[in-house]
Amino acid sequence: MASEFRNNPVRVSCHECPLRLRSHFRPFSSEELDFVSHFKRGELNADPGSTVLVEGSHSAHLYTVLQGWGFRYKILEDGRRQILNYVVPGDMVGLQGAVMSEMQHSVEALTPITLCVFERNRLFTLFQKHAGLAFDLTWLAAREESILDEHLLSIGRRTATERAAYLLAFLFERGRVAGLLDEERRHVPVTQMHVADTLGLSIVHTNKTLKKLAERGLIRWLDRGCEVLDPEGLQAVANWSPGDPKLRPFI
Amino acid sequence: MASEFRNNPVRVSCHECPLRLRSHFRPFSSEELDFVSHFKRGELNADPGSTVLVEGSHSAHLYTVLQGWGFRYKILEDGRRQILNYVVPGDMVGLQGAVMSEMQHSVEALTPITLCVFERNRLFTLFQKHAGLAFDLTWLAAREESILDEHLLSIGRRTATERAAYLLAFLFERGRVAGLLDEERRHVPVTQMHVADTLGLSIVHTNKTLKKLAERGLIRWLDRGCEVLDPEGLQAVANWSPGDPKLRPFI
DNA sequence: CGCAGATTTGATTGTTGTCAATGATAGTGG
DNA sequence: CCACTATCATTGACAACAATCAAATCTGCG
Repeated sequence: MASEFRNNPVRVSCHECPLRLRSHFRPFSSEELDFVSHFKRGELNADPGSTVLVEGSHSAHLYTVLQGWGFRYKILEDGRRQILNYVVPGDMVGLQGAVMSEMQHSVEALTPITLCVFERNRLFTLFQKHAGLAFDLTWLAAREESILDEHLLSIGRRTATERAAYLLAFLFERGRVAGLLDEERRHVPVTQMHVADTLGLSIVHTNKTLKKLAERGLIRWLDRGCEVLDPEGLQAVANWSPGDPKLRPFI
Repeated sequence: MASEFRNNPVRVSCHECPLRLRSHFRPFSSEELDFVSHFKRGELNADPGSTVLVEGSHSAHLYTVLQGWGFRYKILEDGRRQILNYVVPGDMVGLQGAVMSEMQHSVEALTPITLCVFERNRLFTLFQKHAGLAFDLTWLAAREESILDEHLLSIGRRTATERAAYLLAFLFERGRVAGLLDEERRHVPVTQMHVADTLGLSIVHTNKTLKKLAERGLIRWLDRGCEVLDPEGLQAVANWSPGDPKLRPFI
């Protein structure tokens, strides 16, 4: 459950970042990579279940996910929890805290996760010196907004079955693009409690809803997660389709 | 229902923009105002009920709200509608369409509304020449994200009564800060249909829920809108409070 | 006046939550 | 290796909440 901060002198430079080779990221100039390398402060490793960022905190850092799954959430005083969105490699975390005063949500690791740690107070330099990277930040924020819009539509107006189908299709697609899924074992690492807290349903009703999807051959529920058997089928049930995968930035 | 585009030669320059005088906006430098004046293409006026921006469109423009109320929404194929958020003076609209390929949601006027129209293809110049304004754009996007997070928490995990109280407290606060509310007539210009489509409830159940709030003396329902009698009471019911009003940017 | 949109109300149906209990599995310490 | 525990998944019975159906009122407006 511990999390480890490595201000790692032998860490891989951003120039050799293995993630950057993936085809869906836009290529960076050498100057941009120099800056990002300098901007980077270290890496943070966290185990499943551990909290990476806490609501209300005034973090001096900003993060990019390098490896693994995580999720953002908020809780009410009496413990009711709402999962807001999931994070995968390439996603930025903590921009809210960096731009505004404090974090309005928490972040927890779903699998072992690695984050790049950036210096919050050098963010303005990024805006001054690298308009392209600044634009990328805005791009990422706009995309997060459009995902949240879809989640709102889902929770507000889709039925329980549609919601569940949407969520699993969505997670499958995110995992697929981020390269987190084996081709044979298309395993999305969430428990039914995570699904329930994302969809705004009770755990019992979530279980019954997922069972229906499994009976229709769309998914199979595994130990601590879900194997997606028929992504297109899920999309059809939810009446949702992922946008065409554009080239995306990765800071 | 018509909307009117004025490429108005006699329009007020951004230097004399009456909105900018309001105390919650950060002061702009003269260079910034020069740029924004140049960036601005004209003004758009729309009547209540008219659609300002359509989901799926590929707009060449970007907007800032100058006057009035509006809202963003998405609809499913069978007509189910989800209102995502409301816009008030100072809010930016259409950034998604500008940064990504096309609009993922629509925008409709709630009252007579006036928007500043900006040139989308000059957005990158803004990033290159005015880091401060670029930072402001990111700030606005991050703030929108944090509002959507709270909406998600609300729809997903609050009860119908809490949701309604949250929404009205939220709208009251936004209207108050934006200077849209008279001190005597604290009138939020939404119908119960808007409330229902924001909260993810049916119109009938919304009506019954609002009636309870009215019976508790928290609100009074008027012709086409809601008078907020006790904002703190609503906040207490919802277990929500607005963050301290920071100085915000306005482009 | 007559119309359209908005609000209100009661009756009924259906979905979802809560309660309670049972398995299943993995990890822990003896 | 085996009880012991904790977490996760599953199931049935029942209660609560919210949707749907249907109808009536009310309002502003042409």
